[in-house]
Amino acid sequence: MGEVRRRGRPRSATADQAILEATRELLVENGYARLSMEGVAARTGVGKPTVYRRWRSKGALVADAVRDGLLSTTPGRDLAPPNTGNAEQDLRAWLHRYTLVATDPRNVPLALALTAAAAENPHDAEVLYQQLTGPQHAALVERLRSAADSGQLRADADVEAVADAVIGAVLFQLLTGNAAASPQRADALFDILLAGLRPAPSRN
Amino acid sequence: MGEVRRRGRPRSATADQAILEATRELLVENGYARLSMEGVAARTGVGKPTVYRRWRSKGALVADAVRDGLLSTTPGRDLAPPNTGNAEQDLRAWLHRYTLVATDPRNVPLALALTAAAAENPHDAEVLYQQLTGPQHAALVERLRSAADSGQLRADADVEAVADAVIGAVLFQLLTGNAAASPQRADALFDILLAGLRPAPSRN
Amino acid sequence: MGEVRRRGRPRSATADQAILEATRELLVENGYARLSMEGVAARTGVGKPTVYRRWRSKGALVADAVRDGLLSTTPGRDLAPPNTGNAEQDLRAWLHRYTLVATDPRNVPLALALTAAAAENPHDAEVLYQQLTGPQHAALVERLRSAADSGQLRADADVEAVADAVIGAVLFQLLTGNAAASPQRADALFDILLAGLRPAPSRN
Amino acid sequence: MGEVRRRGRPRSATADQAILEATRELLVENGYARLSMEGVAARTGVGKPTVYRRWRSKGALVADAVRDGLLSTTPGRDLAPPNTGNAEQDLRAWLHRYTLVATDPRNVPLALALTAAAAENPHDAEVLYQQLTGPQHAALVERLRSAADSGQLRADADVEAVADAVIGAVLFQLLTGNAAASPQRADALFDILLAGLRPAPSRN
DNA sequence: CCCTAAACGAGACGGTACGTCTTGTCTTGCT
DNA sequence: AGCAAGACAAGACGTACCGTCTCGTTTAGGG
Repeated sequence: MGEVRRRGRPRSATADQAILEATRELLVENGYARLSMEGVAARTGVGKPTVYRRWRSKGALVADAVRDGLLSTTPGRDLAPPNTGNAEQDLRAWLHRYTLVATDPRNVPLALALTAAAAENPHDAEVLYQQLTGPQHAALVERLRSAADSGQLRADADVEAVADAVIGAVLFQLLTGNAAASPQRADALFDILLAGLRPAPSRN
Repeated sequence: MGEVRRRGRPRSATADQAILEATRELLVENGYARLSMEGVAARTGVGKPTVYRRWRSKGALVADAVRDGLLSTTPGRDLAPPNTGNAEQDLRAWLHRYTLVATDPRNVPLALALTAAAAENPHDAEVLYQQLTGPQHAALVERLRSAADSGQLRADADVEAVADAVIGAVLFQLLTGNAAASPQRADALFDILLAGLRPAPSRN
Repeated sequence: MGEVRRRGRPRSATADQAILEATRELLVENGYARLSMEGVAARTGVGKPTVYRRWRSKGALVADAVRDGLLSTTPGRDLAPPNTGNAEQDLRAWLHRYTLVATDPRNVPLALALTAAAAENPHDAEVLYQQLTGPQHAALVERLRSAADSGQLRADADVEAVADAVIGAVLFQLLTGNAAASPQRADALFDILLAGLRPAPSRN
Repeated sequence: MGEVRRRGRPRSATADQAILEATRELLVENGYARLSMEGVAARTGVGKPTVYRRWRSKGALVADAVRDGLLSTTPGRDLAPPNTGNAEQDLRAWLHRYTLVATDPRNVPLALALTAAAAENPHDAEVLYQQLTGPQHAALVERLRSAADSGQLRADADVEAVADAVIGAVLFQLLTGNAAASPQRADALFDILLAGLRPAPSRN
C-alpha cells in the first residue's frame, strides 16, 4: 500500500506546463490539422522524446492541453451547474456560462481541435470523453434529473436526450462556423426545451 | 450559352466513381486520420495527379465520397422532410430516416470523417457545409417554418435553434460513441421539442 | 536485347552528382563519423528520400562518392599499372601514382572514410571491395603475374601476398597518420620486394 | 546506530571488467557500427554515467576493451618478437603468432572495430595507436633493426617500411574478408621480404 | 486520317513530420 | 559518496505522405 518510489530523475513539472501551453498556442495559430508533435517540441524548446514520453499521440496531447486551458481560464472553474433549488435559473446560468466559454474566440480553435481529435481516432475520443465531455454531460444530466425529482420538470423526460441536444447544438454551431450566433440560439432552444419539459398540469 | 468544347482526352468517368468508392472503403477500414491521397490512388489503381486533378484536398474528396455514398444507399434518396400537411408526422418520419442513416454502422465512419474534416480545416468545413450539412439543415428549417406558418407550431419559435439541436444531438452521439442509442434518444428529444413548440392554447 | 522501358519520371542525373559532391565535402570537413544522410541531403538541397532512393546506407553512398571523386581527379584516370614490358618501371610508376593519390591531403579523409565504412559493416565492405579496392588489387596482381611469366620476377612468388603488402602498407600509414611519409616508404618497400622477387641466378 | 557505517562503493573494480567484457561481446555480436554506449551500459547492468566516467568515447572504450581482450587471450601474453640471436627464426615466430591472433575468428570483429574507430576519428586513432598498434610496430622495428645491426639483414634496409608492410598486409586481408588466407600469405610475404633483405654477397 | 491537346499510369521531386534511437549531461533516491 | 536509474536537449535514423513535376502512352475530337 505504500507509495512506490520511482528511481531515477523525476520528470520536469515545468516541461509539462510549457508543452501544454505551446500546444494551445499552435492550435490557435494553425488549427489541429497543422499541429505537429515536432512543432510542439520545437516551440517548447524540448526534445521530441520528452513530448512522446508524456503523450502517446496528438489526440491525447490536445485533450490535456485543452482541458488544462479551459480549467485555468474559466471564471468559476466549476463546470457543473449550480443547484440553488431553482432549476430554471440554475440551468440557464450554466448554459450561459457554457456557451460563453465554448464560443469565446480564443476557445473556438481549441474546441474544434477536440472535435477533430475525437472524430479522427476512436481511442482519443474515448480518452477525451472521459476527461472532458463526459463529466460535463454527466453534471448536466444530474441537475436535470434532480429537477425532475423535485417536480420542476416532468418526471418522464429523457434527460440524457436533453443534455445531448443542448451540448450538441453548440457543437453543431461551432462546426458550421456559427459560433457567434450560439448564445442567443442556446437561449431560444432552452426556452423551447423548458416549455416541453414543464410538468403536465395536474389533472385532479 | 454555347457549349464550350473541351479539346483533348476527356476525363474518365469511371475513375471518378472508382476513386470515391476506394475512399469510402479506406475510410471504413482505417478512419479519416489514416486516409491518404496516396493510399486512395494506389487502391484505385490510378496516378496521384488523377486524384488531385479532381479534388484539391483530402477534405474535399471525403465530402464528395461521403455524399455520393449516402445518396446511393439512402432508401428514398431524398434527404428533405416530406410535406404532407401534418408537421408532426412529416418531421418524425424525416428524423427517423435521418438517425437511421447517420447511425448505420456502415455510415458511422463516414460521418465521423466528415466531422473530422470540418473540424480540422475551416475551408473544408465550408465546402462540406454547402454540399451536405447546409441543404439538410435548410430543408429541416424550411419544414419547421412552414409548420409554424400553418399554425401547427408556435409562430415565435426559433426554428434554426431547433434544427441545430436535432442535428447536433445526433452528431454528439456519434462523437461519443453513442450512435446505437441515437434513434430512441432522437424520438424522446423530438417529443419534448414538440411539446415545447406546441402553440399556446387560445385564451379566449 | 530490347531495352527495358522505365515508367514514370526518370531520376535526376544532376542530383546524383550533387549528392556525391556534397558527401565528399562533408567527409573532408567532418570525417566519416560525423557524416549523416540528413546532412548530405541538406547540403545538397535535396529531400532525404532522394538520397535513400539511390543509396541504402551511408557506406554505399561513401563508396560511390569516393570512387567518383578519385576517378574524376586522378590524372590518368587509369588505375591499372601500365605494361610497357619493363616490369620494374611499370610497377614503380603505378606505385608512385597510387601513393600520390592515396596520400594527397584532399584524399586522405576520403580514404579513411572508405576504411571506416569497410571496417564497420561487412556488407558495405563487400560493395566497396568490388567497386574500388578489388579491381585495383586485381590489376596489380595481374601485372605482377605477367612479370613473373616473362621471367622478370621469380616464377614461384606469391604475387597476391605482394599486392596485399604494397596496398596494406599504404593503408597502415594512412590509419596511423603517417600518410606524409608514405611515398618514400613505398619506394623503399618496393626496392626490398623487388630484390626479394628477382629471379634466382641460373645455376648452370 | 552509534557505529559509523562506510557508505558503499561496492563495484568499483568489477565494473570496469564487466563493461569491457560486455563491449567485447556486443562487438562480436553486432559489429562496431551497431555498438552503443547505451547498449554497453544496459548489458553490463550499469548506468550510462558509470561508463562515461571511465571512457570519454566509443573509440576509447573499444580500444581498452580490445586490448584487454587480446592480452588476456594471447598465449604468451608477450607481443614483442623474441630475440634468440637468429633473426629469421625470431621474426617468423612472431609473425606466426601475430597472424594467428589477428585472424582468429573470435578476434576478427575486435580488430575490425579497432580499425573502424581509428578510421572514423583521428583522436581515437591516436589513443589507439599509442596503446596498441604503436608498441607492436615499435617492437617489430626494433627486432628488425637489431638484426640489421648484427649483419643478418642488409644494413641500409628501411625497417619501418618492412614493418608497415607486414602489419598492413594483415590489416588489408582483414578488411577485405580474407582473414582466413592470412597466415599462408604472411609466410609467403615474409620469404620474399627476407630474400630482399638478405645482405648483399661480399664482392671481394 | 492524321494532328493535337488533354488525361492517363507511373513514379521521382523537394519537403515535412512521423515515432524511435542514441548521445552525452544532469538529477534523483538508495545503499 | 558513489551508484542505477532514468529524464533531459539535441538531433539522426529510415519511412510515409504531401502536392508538384515530368515522363511516355492512350484517347479522343477537329482540321
